[in-house]
Amino acid sequence: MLSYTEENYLKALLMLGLQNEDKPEVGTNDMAAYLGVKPATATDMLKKLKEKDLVTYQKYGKILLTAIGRKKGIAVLRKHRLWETFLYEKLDFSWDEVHEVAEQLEHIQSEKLVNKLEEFLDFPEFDPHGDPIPKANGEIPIVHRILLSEMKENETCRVVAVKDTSALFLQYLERLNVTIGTKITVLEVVDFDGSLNVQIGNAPVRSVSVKFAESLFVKK
Amino acid sequence: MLSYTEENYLKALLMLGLQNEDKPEVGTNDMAAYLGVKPATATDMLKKLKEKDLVTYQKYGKILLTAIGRKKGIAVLRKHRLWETFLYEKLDFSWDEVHEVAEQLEHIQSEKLVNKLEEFLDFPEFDPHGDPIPKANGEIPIVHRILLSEMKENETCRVVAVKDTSALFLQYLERLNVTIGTKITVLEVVDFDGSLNVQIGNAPVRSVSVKFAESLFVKK
DNA sequence: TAAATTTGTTAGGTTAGTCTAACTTTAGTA
DNA sequence: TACTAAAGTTAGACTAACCTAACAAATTTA
Repeated sequence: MLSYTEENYLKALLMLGLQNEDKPEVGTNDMAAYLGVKPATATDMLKKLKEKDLVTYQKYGKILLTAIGRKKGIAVLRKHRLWETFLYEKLDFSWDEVHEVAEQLEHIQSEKLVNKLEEFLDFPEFDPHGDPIPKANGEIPIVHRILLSEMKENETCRVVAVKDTSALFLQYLERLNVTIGTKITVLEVVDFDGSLNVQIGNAPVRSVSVKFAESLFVKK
Repeated sequence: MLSYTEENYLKALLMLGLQNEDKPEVGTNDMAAYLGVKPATATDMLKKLKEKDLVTYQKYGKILLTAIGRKKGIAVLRKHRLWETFLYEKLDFSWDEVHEVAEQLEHIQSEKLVNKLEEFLDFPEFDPHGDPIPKANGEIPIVHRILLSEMKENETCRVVAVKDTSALFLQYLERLNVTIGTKITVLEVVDFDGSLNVQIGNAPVRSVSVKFAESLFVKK
């Protein structure tokens, strides 16, 4: 059985690994930063995880999850996203409130609970932020998606997920009436600063920053 | 903010205190036994809780929750019972499965979560075992109830709660088709061993042991 | 390629929560 | 009331997860 903390390290490694899909290797500092601990602490834990065959790594090298480690990490991520969905759909939590509570709920140990929860939610495919929910068998549905910033002029897309899940960004999206599924048309890409003139739904045309465009996942 | 462990100690003190309603004082050993730790460990924690003004006690004396300690304990109990209700009602858990998972869920920190959960469950008054769910303000509905063993011959009652919540007992009840609300008529009290001849619902008359009768709460 | 910077590790220390073994106090009983 | 048993405490030790400060390796850059 893994401790609360060990689970967090595995999830962190999984998440960081998923971010650069080509190479899922992760560095000590990144991991420490992600978890809000000091690098020295991360090193300690790494040794422990290696001992338990959950990661492979050697001194001064990169970290990689083993098959078992990955599976455990995915299980935590699955719970996290299912709970987020529950909070959003059933308990009326807002977009930006779900994460914090799900961080706690993801560590509840009960196979039955997570599977029943999934059933109760009617086997959702995506969490409230548009991220895919891993299946019970550990499969993570692959979602074909690009950043809004990668769109060309005069292309239209739909929002499928948020990359930045900070409350600040999510609240901003809410103000702009952007949710998962919202239609966005890119009318102009401004060379000067990379900002985009876009039409969001039926609202008047407006400009959004590069930072904004790099924080939203869309699908053509 | 209280730790997971501190919360458990407060809940234990509350529960043990509620058991002898006249005197809610608790001893170190009882508390330790309840929590599955050694008395020495309990003593250590007690000092800490006293330091934080959550309990009053002095060396070799009895332990009593302060108003604050009681309030915190009740908050944990409230969460526990609401989660049990959720698992039972929404996720199809059985009587004897809810406790273990609720032991974990009761420590999730989020005011909003517990209140929304309560609303989602439509403000239940009792948990699946028939125990009252504390209100958000800390009030615990007082339930007028007696043990089945206290009934006289030819009296009829309804089951309102179980005293013993062990899986063994709950599964036995299930086999006898006893749930909250089941009608029981005491036909005879056998002097020899205190066993009762009872009619449970419409089933044929049968005998139940003292131990059984002392494990069920009923209401005339 | 050598120096400087970044990245990662080691050593030693802290805190919370647990334990065992030995001891002290209180309560029950002869 | 004195003794014994039960209840409770203390001292000292352990583990997990964290820290800081000092050091070592790897990478970047001049």
